[in-house]
Amino acid sequence: MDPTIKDIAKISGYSTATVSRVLNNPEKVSEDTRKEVLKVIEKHNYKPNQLARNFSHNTSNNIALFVYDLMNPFFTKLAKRINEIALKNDYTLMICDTENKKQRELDYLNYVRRSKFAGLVLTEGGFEQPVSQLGDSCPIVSTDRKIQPQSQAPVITSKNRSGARRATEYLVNLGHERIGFISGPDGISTAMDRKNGYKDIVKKYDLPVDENFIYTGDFRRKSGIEGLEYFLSLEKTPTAIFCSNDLMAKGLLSRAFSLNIEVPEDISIIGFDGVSDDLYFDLTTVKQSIGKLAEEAMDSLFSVIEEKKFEKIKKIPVELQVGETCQKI
Amino acid sequence: MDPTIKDIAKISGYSTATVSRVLNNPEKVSEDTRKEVLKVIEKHNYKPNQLARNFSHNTSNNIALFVYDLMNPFFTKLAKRINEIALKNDYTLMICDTENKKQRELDYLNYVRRSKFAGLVLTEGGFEQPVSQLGDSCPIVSTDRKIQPQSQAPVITSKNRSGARRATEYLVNLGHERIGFISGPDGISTAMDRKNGYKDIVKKYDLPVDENFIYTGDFRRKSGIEGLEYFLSLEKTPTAIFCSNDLMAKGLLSRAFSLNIEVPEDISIIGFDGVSDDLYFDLTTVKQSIGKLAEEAMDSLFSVIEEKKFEKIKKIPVELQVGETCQKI
DNA sequence: ATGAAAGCGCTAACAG
DNA sequence: CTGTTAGCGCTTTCAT
Repeated sequence: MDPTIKDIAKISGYSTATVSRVLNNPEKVSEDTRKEVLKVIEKHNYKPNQLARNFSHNTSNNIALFVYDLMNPFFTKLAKRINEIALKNDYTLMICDTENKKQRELDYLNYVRRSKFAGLVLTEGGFEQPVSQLGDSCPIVSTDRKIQPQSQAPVITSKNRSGARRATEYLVNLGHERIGFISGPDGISTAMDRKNGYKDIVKKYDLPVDENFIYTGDFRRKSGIEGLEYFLSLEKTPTAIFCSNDLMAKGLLSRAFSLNIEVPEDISIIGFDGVSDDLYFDLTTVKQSIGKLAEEAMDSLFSVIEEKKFEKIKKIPVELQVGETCQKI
Repeated sequence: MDPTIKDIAKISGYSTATVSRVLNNPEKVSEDTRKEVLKVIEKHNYKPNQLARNFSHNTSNNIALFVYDLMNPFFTKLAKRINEIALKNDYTLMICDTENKKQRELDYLNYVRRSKFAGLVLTEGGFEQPVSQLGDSCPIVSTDRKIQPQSQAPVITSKNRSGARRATEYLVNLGHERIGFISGPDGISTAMDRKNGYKDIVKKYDLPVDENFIYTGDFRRKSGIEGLEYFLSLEKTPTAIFCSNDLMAKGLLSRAFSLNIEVPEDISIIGFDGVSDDLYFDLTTVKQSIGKLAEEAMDSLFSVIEEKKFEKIKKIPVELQVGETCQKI
């Protein structure tokens, strides 16, 4: 049986309050006492019961991260980075993989509430209302997901729209005019932002494309495959395709490969995210700084937790990473 | 402020004990009472405080999963599947990404202990002793990781050795003799098992290879790249390479691609895991059943938690998945 | 079937 | 600087 604080108190001859102070406010205890108590703690390998601590404080030291697909390397990387930061700050991270299931999300939100999580990091996802159910019972920060406007939670987001503009314009500068776009799902703000960035450039240069040049996918690999097939079925096929995330670009590339379509000779491809280091050739893509995103998000979250002030919205720059999947036309 | 059980008791006119029973042992409460209490609970949107509950029980409903690299899709998939099972059984999962850092592992173990986790699922990892530090304070099940022999914890593992034999023999049957092997790190039992399976076949057919045909990697992508480069530097290069996991196979394939080495025309490649669905061509590989692994692991864990009996060791079959990266010679 | 009350381990307000 | 003590919200034993 693990020793409790009472045991340590009894053995060391001090009160539980003193033992507690040794652990939490060592400066309030005399040097000698501290040493004595610590010796007893060591000797009996005493570890404070975290459950009791949490209960006593009525908050846990847990932070939740909501993602809708942990298999997406963007989220995996984000999770890893956020976990690191959480640990460094004596928090612990629970990854809540909603798998885009509303019930799952609700269950998790409930759990976060009932377990008095210290904080919650949202990422883009399909559902809006559920979060509001949390009320203000838990500090929230949102990365990429625009939550309801009246919410006071800070939002950290990459410059999706300007990144998409940059990518599209890059293709234009290479001489492309018939540029296809594979979008993420409607209703997800990053998807919309990127689509709008694309449209901005279409308009700016008055490109000869219409709505048929936009294929709406779901940010998964398979959408890239289907997207390519769709574009190939058009009468006038595009000379370049901008995939609004890397996963779809990967799907598309693999399909192109199996169809013996050469990239970039036959068609130029550009992605978004910058998480695909496992490709056979360098994907040209718009790279998000996941590290920066994570840091700023956690920074903001800690500010909310500690009730310090914070910026309502932070935009993280993105950068065009030129690979080998686009060429002049 | 969230209502507590006391509030509900007061409002409904019953005692806290009754309210508690309504929630936890409804059968011990009369129908009428139950309905009344439930109505009050509904009305005030009462959610039992999980921290108090945990504290009262002196266990949390958390299960920990230790992995050393969440970016490895094998672990990501395993984590997803285990998470699902945990949730279905009213547990919650915390993924502990040790990143192969000893201190990280120690910290997590400590946390698991202090927080009275309901259970712990281990996967292969570099360190042995740390776990023992837990003592018997928490039910453990191990997938793939052989923990110290005196441990009573159940071990769930794929048939690594016979899978590796199968793969190697497959290459032999295709006419290959100079078969290279890229191993995982020494000290990891799955890596050793696979290596031994390879060696079994080398011996069985008396293949003309020596220790130089074994390159020791670390299960990461980069090892595959380096492995290929190593083998190409040999005087007599192999006609086939068996990579002991898919990630390394992917690395190798991408390097081959950029070196204009044709697979399988120039060299046959086979992997292990069966998690690479995002390749440009089908990797021939030994497929582990991650679903089965997860299910059996959780099954065993629940048995330990509930102090039911369990099998000490379960071996999960693997299956050769023939793709397009091997050919007759 | 229901209630009273003790107790889980720790923290923190208060007193000295 | 240190001790006493009251609670945190829920579960559970023991009465009734």
